[in-house]
Amino acid sequence: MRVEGVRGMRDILPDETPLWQRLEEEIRELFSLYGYREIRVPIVERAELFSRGVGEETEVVEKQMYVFPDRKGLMLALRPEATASVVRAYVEHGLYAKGDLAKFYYLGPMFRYEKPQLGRQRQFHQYGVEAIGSPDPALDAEVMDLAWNLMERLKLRSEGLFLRVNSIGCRGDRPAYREALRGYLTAHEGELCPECRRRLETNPLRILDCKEEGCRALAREAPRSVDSLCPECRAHFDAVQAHLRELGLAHELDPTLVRGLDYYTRTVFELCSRDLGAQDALLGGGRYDGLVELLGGPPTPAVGFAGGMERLAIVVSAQGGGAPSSEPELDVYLVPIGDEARQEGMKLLAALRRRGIAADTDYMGRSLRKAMGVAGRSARRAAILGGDELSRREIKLKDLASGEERTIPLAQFRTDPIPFLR
RNA sequence: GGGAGCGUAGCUCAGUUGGCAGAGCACCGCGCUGUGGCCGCGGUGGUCGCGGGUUCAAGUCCCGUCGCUCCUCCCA
Repeated sequence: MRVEGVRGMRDILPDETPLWQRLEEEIRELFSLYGYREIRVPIVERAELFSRGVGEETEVVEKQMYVFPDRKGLMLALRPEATASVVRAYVEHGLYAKGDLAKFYYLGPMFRYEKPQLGRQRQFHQYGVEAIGSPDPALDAEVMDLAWNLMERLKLRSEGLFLRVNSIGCRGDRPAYREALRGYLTAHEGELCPECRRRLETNPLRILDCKEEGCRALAREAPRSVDSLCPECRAHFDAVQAHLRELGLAHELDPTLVRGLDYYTRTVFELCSRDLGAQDALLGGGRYDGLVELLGGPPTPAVGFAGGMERLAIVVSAQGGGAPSSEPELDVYLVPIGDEARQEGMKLLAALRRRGIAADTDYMGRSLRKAMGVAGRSARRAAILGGDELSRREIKLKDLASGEERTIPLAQFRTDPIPFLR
């Protein structure tokens, strides 16, 4: 009976993991350079963390979240994103008590029940940062600089990338904007889909990114959030843009940019690639000045972003950055001839590995000829150990690139192999 | 959520009007019994995604289903 994998859950096979490891390394290194420290939060949380934090009315919570009861009936969820968890941890451990800006980064799997396609799986992986504790517009700009810097570090062509920025205002601006929007949309209520007619009461902002054609047409003509910012939010947004210009970060203002998660306030942004298909967002983020308080902490402003690993991997390999290296990964491939040599060889292998030498041998009963073939593909050197060598307590080392061979004392190779491998 | 295309060997793919299941690569063997890459010859490998139906006969036609891909949408 053959059991298949679950739809939307992909295996990342060894041919692909070197690319992932490289991306993860670059991400960790760069985030450290900006003062972020890694936080690891659980994959499973109480479902209410997301319905409250991310928003009951969001598509992510409403339609895409994996929710299930545990054995005692507690409603749990596989995390669809990490910001709510990081903020939960921040509040739960009283990290605000340090009175300092807290900078976290994370890396890990997220889960959303969606229709899978290129760059969109049901289990996917995100990297992201959260800077919690400061309202400074310079911090918004720093976070965007970090995002852009990551792309530079991965040598992505800047022509293929673009940064979209918008401000959706603060909670104080929301009522005025919501009413402006509701007023406009109510006047055109007949053109809305049934779902959106309901949203008109509960959350008219969501109508802006409804997928129904009629709603989209209305959304294009609707009042814009940037036009109803309070003086403070206006000033904040102006300052963010000034900092972006100062940093030389090319960006475009997009008044229709609305993030899909309810916790965002003020600055929102997306870094997109022209090399992806319909899913062109490489990463997205913004401010969430109300979330800490919403989840039971003191009023605390914050900003961050999250990016998709799968999409990053697609774009990097599309630009040749993921070329699978055909470089041999082993230092030595042992080719023993005969049972006695094989026994001796196993001791040698164990010793080499304890000296930090990457070494392997054949376990498939291959002929000498075949074993040499495997050696040629996988290692820089073959170590041939047969009766002749064994009787003289020697071993033959063959450089598989040049074909050059030399015979050396076995004991010496075992205790100090490195000089022979240069 | 809506729409389209595609599922044949480990991989990439042929398969005509319904008539014996194919190629290249990979793998194994031999040429070459202690030396890889090149070459030649031979071989292993298939629930034709799965389940029904039509038919003397289905990889091929029909229905369903699962999966992948793309568009739309959503977002990372």
